Amino acid sequence: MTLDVREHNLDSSRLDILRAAATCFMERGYAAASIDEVARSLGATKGRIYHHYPSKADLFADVFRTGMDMNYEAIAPYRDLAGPALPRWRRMAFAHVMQMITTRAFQRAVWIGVEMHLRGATTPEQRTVFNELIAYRSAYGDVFRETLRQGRAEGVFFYEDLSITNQLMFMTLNSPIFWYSPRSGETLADIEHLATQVVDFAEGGLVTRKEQAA
Amino acid sequence: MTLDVREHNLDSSRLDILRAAATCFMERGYAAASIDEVARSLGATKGRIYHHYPSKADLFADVFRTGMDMNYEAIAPYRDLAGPALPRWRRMAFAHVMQMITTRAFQRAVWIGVEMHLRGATTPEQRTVFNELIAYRSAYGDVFRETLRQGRAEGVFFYEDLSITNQLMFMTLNSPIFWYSPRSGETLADIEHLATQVVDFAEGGLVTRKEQAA
DNA sequence: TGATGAACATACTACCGGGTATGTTGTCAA
DNA sequence: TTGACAACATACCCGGTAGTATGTTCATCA
Repeated sequence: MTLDVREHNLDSSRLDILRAAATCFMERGYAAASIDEVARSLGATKGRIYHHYPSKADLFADVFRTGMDMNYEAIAPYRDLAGPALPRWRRMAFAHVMQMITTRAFQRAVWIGVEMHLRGATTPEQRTVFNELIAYRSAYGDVFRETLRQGRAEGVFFYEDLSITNQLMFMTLNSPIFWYSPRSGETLADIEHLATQVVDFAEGGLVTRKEQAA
Repeated sequence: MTLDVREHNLDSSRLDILRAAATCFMERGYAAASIDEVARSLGATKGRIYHHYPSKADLFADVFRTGMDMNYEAIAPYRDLAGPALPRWRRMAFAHVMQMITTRAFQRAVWIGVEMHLRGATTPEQRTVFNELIAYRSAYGDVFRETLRQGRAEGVFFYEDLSITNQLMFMTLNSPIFWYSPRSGETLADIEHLATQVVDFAEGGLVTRKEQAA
């Protein structure tokens, strides 16, 4: 319950549990996913999971945290690029979408976590851990948010409300976690092509000058 | 279990149940929402709900269906407008977004239902009812889809893959069901202003010509 | 080599929630 | 007036699941 954001000891057994848990949470949702099922998918039993995690909520939190770690890592090469906002945004957005596709299960869990937080579907004990996670994810959103702000200042992005626009942009970039499903014989190029279409759509939403008239 | 899509007898008692159920499903999700809680929020008990619905799944199905009914009704005045695709699309999209905001609980339930179907989180008995509902919602999506196709033929919309674009567009238009929350003192004009920003973003995603080069 | 603890499995408890069976009350028609 | 039925409430059953308590195995180290 007091796992620090930065200190994971990701031995391979824990990693296996995390992957299995992410998949279960993705397929069933938080409430419907059972610890027994996660264990079964590993060919193990509850004992293994409760040996590593004190509760279901803590397991879920670790999946969430790991998913966010992956996202930070994905945009790390681009977030501090100097220069105009648009090319930096494109690189970050593309990396983000690729992450959504390639680590879908974890990203879905992140989504579920955010939803639970927004709905207040957390017990007081979970609140502390959850608030930390939400802040972690919030800071990630702010990286994009700042780029949006810069882009507007440069006159390449057009929008009224920064918060709403950031929401809309993330909705688009995150959307593959819902509708993407891997096809047999799919190459990396295929996935990148997909991601490009997603980024293009989002970019269009940002760069288009809107008329003032109703 | 064999409620026809078109034949509702929406007496007021059932309507109250539907509204309460929609709210609970929105706040907790399908699995975590309990019949007891729905009843409690009505100042009643399970007996009332099971008198009207044979199962939780059937109750949920009716919420889903009612939500979709509202959507069809919302775009009805515009869907058969003659003329260019863009203005028709804007009217439909705006009406759709307004629906997402004003009937949020029902629309959230629809989303949950679609998600459950995509994940295959349905028992064989539910399948029949669910397939019908998904088809109902699919036909609704096709109304927009057809407009997107026409818009591309007219040279005002630019995109590669119709299915993906339709997904991205709906993701944007539906997004208020996640991040919108009513503010005190909010007027209809405020909500319409919000909806306009959402539609603008989506329109930008559709009308922007994308470069061929990688 | 014996002891210790990590890494699990097994067995069990407590509780919650879907569903059912049955009781109760008001209404309306004959 | 009564009886029949709709519209619930009450009481109960039962399967599933989070969490716990305890047993077991294996490696490591003094």
